[in-house]
Amino acid sequence: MELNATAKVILGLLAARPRSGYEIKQLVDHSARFFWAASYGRIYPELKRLSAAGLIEGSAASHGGRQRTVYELTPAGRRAAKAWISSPPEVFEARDEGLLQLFFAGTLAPTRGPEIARERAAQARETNARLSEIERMLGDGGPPDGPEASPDEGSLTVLRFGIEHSAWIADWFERAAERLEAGS
Amino acid sequence: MELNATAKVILGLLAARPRSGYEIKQLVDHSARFFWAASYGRIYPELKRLSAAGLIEGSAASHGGRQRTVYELTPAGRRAAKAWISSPPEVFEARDEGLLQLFFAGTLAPTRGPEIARERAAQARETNARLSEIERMLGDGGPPDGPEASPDEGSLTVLRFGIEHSAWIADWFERAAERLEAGS
DNA sequence: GTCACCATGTAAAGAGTTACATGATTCG
DNA sequence: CGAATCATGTAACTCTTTACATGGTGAC
Repeated sequence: MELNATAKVILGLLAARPRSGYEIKQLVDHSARFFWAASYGRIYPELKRLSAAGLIEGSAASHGGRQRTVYELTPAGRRAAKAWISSPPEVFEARDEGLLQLFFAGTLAPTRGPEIARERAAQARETNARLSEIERMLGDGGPPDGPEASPDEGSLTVLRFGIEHSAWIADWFERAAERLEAGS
Repeated sequence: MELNATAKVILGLLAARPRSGYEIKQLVDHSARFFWAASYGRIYPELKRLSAAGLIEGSAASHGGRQRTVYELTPAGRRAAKAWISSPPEVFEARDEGLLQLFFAGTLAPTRGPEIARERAAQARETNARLSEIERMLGDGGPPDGPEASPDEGSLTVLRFGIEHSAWIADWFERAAERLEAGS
């Protein structure tokens, strides 16, 4: 079975422990958003598809009258997840409107260059603050709550990458803004 | 008129001078690929749509029996392009399968971590080499050919960003691979 | 009681890629 | 003459977002 983008993130998240579709969405939004995204419109249909394919299995976990289905990996699902993680990465896409604007600024609006660079720097500082906050929370008193346990080495590496990367980006664009202003 | 992703890159490229759909595709592939992509399946329909909306205008520029349509911005198109470039950037998307694998490596295949990091480092070195080559060509004897003229400040800034960024990425992941190996 | 959040899902529309189809030109 | 490249375009398909629809729970 061919795994699509959404399937990969679902299998990966379920490898740690069973989760609901809603929870998957929250996790992606709060932790992987800076390098991966997923929407409800894909998560729920994909959960059904993976379930039909026998890679995951859902069980009712309603809380009172509030319906809830928690999915977990089947043995086949775990095998598929391991196979995926061991395969060479294929997808790498970036769409950065700020860079595109900067790319064209010269011919269309030369004075806009420094502004775009400053906006990108500010954006990177925000990302940095958000990720640093997550790291801080992990540091003092361990993970905030629940059976999440302490994050593994891989997640920590990615988190640190996000932090150092955003700091570098903020720095670079701040300097670029100065250079562009001096040049004009 | 709402500009979609493909429309933005088309208007931006046509701002410098008139071009054909084929040429737009080549330019994106060779210069903006690391932060923006476009396919024929979107470029040609979008050229028609922009033409129908009066933002660009095509004229036959066949060379012998080989058909060719060259598009250029109309005044309305130039206004739309300027308006876009002056607006705050909205789109920022990244889909990085390698990072996703690294994120999950801890729970699924701990020994895979250093490998992924090394693959990412190698990938970044390749990007760096490709972009450095472009910079080198611009340096000696000016731009290689044609009426492209020397690149403006914006394009140069983006090119330098690509070069320094890929160097930083290569470095970071090389060190991450070492850390991950030492830790296990 | 109302607001924020938990929770699931579908429909519609658009974005985007890939593969295919077609044909001309240029260079070796 | 054959291969690479120039050049345009469509069809099928998948991916993805957005908006909508529905209803429960918990805190203030």
